[in-house]
Amino acid sequence: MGATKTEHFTDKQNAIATLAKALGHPARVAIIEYLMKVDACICGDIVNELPLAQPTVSQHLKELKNAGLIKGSIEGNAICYCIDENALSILQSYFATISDNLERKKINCC
Amino acid sequence: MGATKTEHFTDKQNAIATLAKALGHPARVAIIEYLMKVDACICGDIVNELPLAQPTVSQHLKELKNAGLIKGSIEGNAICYCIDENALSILQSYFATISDNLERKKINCC
DNA sequence: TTTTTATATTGCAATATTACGATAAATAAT
DNA sequence: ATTATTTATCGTAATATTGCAATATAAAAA
Repeated sequence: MGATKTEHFTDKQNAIATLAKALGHPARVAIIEYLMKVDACICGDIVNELPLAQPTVSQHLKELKNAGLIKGSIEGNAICYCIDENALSILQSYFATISDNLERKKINCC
Repeated sequence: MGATKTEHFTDKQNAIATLAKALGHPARVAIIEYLMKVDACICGDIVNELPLAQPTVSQHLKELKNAGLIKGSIEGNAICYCIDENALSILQSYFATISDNLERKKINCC
């Protein structure tokens, strides 16, 4: 098969899975971290920062964009990418909630 | 190809990507949420909770275990699974750090 | 001991992902 | 107008993932 059975899961579960999947590759984690580091929207540069060919980087950027993790706007003949804060705040609050619950329960039976 | 070039990225980036990838499927998100909900280690039940065949669920559990998100211990003829708090706390603090940085910067140029 | 219960493994088909060379498209610079 | 620069898309090969039926394994129950 290879196709995910999304229809059986909740919208929230699918949304989290989509965001997580987009970060499920080190190059895409590196892109997010680079966008954080440079402290600004980046027009270009990303290809030079990564050990991957330009079409590959372009593809990774597209996936991050499709997942909603980054935004891109055309700026002359370059494209300006930056992090979508909303998506990251969804992930932040999701994992904060889980960690809080685990902290409160302290099951620890395994 | 299809194989990820992990060797060019930092250990941290690969670690985050591995955890994120493991959560990049709604069934695996659902498993984590179920383990949270039942408030205990679960021996069995997981297969009945998911709309997937037993071998498929077993495979998803294996991937969560390989990524370090859950632990499993043999309990008679059943297996007792529970969340590995450490892995979730890594994700929690990673996204908290990113969100904090974004909050502080407020770039918002795209 | 045979049967049941719970989980894992194997094998396979369908599809998705990763990576890149070649090329296109679109604006900027000369 | 031509050339350079920047990014996207196409095509394709290699590999990975998803899902399940069939089967194996191993302990519990009968």
